[in-house]
Amino acid sequence: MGRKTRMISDRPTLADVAQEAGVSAITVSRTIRSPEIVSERARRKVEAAIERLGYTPDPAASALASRTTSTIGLLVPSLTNNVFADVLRGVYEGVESTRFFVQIGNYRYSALHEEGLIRNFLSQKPAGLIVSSTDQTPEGRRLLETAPCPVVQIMDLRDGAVDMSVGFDQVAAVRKAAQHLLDCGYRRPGFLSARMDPRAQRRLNGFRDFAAANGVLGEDRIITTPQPSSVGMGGHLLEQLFSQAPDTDAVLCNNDDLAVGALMEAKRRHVAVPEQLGICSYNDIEMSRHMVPALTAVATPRREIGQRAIEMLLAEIAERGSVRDRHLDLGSELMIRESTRRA
Amino acid sequence: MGRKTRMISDRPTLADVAQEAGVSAITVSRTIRSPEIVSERARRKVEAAIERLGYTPDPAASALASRTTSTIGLLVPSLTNNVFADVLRGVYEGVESTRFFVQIGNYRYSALHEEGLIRNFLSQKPAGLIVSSTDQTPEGRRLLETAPCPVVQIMDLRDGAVDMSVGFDQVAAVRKAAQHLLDCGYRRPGFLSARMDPRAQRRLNGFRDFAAANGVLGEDRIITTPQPSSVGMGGHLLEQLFSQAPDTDAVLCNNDDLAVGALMEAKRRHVAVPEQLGICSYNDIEMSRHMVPALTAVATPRREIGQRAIEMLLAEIAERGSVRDRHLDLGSELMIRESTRRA
DNA sequence: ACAGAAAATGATTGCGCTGTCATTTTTCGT
DNA sequence: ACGAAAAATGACAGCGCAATCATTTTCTGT
Repeated sequence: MGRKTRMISDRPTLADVAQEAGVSAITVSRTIRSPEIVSERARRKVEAAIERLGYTPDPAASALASRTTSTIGLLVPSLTNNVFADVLRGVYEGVESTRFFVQIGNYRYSALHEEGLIRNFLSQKPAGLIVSSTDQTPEGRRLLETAPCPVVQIMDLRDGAVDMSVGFDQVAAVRKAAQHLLDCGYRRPGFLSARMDPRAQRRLNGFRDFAAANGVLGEDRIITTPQPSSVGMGGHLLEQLFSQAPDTDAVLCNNDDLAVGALMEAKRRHVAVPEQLGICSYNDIEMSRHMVPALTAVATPRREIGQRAIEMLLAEIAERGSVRDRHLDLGSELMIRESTRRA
Repeated sequence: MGRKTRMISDRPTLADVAQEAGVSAITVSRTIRSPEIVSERARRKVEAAIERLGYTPDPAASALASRTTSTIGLLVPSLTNNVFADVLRGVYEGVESTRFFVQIGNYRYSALHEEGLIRNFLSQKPAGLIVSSTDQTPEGRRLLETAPCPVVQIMDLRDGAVDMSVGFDQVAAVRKAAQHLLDCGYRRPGFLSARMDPRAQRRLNGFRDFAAANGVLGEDRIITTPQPSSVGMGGHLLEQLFSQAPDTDAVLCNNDDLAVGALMEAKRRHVAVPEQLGICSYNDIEMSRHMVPALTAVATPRREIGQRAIEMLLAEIAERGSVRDRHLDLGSELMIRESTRRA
């Protein structure tokens, strides 16, 4: 329905502002998007008109006309997992005070769901995309490869990244933790892991290889479950570990929830930590260092990953191909605390 | 630039599908949006054409033409806070298998930032909006009141909700917890709170009123900080509490992070819980019940809030005015565990 | 003061879709 | 088998903005 007369309730448009300011619509558009190419005089008139009318641009119209948006898509496998909460914080800090805003997609550890989200996000013509793994479906990967916007893959660092990547060597991090247990004199280390997504699986494999190479591998000390990770699950897994391998003297947990749960279960069983059981955690979220005893952990650079990812993305959006180092290894750091410190 | 010949790389449009299927564009549009009003024959042709061309609708064009989107905005004050992670989960479960998708905005406990996000979200013509408080700025509130879409305010339950609301009585919940401490025989209860956003402030006030009414109020046992809540902060606050009121015999923590931190600090100080110090937590996230000793807590219905909020919103989007009970009180439940159970 | 370059501004058109209303086809009762 | 009602389909225009290219204004050096 073509409506010549504008109803009062309608939001003002560019044209309204233009008329109010006595300039053309395109000048208003330019005043908003690149004020530096508009004369001082026009800019002031337009800004005043925008103020008077309470004008807000319509992102849909802008997206349609320009074929792009100010949206940055961020795909994470979980919102409950504190690991990604930290990544998010890093990302948010980086978009702050830019014209971009972040849209989060939660694919709940389902690659298929992730593929759907990639398709959905791309249909919205985002300015850029951050994805939390390198484990896309083949079709998901193809979509990323042919995406018309820059893409950053975070967390892992693996061959054949689609465009850019920021992360650290997860296997090296696990190895570092396992080595530490050996250094502390533990000889029968176990491994606890939940969820068993591809990344968890790779870490487990890293542990297996390391343990085997050092002659301390015991398959009955490796306890996993496909269920989600939680503090309660950490307790259950430790329980299972002790029932099938009572001689276990240390345990490497695939994340902090499990480690805290294991610590509590040890306490309930009156198993002394670190004397009878060493506990080493992975990620090192805030709570771990405040446990009693404080948990030794491999700290992963989650927040920095978020920061660097958004940094690279924004640079690449500003000018395609401008980012030199397209693959950043941020490393990991072993935080030695009481839970493995035995006399 | 009008381009008559379509470049290969371009995404197919409705018109392309229409031509491929031998129908008009509007029929394709209808096949996608309301297949029931299209004939079996046409629908099949269109679906085949969509499949062949790999067509994906352009949401920007759709938004522009129809003046609405399938986006549901969800404003939360924090993504780190597990409380909102649970709410999110409830919401996500509800939009699953609908045509809607959730866009999250994080205003980091800043009402001003929240106002900006409300404005930004509204400019995108969302189908509905969920906001996590009743503490908007006056302008933020005005925006919500005049929003052209349904709005649900969650968590709190207060007079003068803008449109719909789901939550529980936070003050009643605090009172329940405080009453429990008295019932257990604790007579000098303290209160620990961080962040001190308006909601935390109201809970503190609730505690004050209750304690005063029961003759157990001690202002020096109320320890707060404007800094964010964390496990470490729980330890610090307890430390401060003991230094300025050593006779404190119980502590009500404004959330689980603080409670866990307080528990650990008590352990470090060799203060026996629950004998010398009772600890009661607020919210009851998963980890609390697995601590040693397990933490007594007022469980808040976070996930259910998310579920009910999205339920109401979707019903209201489907048909304005169709929701009967526009203000739901989901209550709270005291979970009594070891941290307050003394002989 | 003037030509030429640079800066500022504007007219036009189309992005891809859906609302509206008109037209065609099908269905149904008698 | 016929007309009326209902169902299905289509033509057209416009949503609000930005890309393009043309035009006007301002600035520069001599």
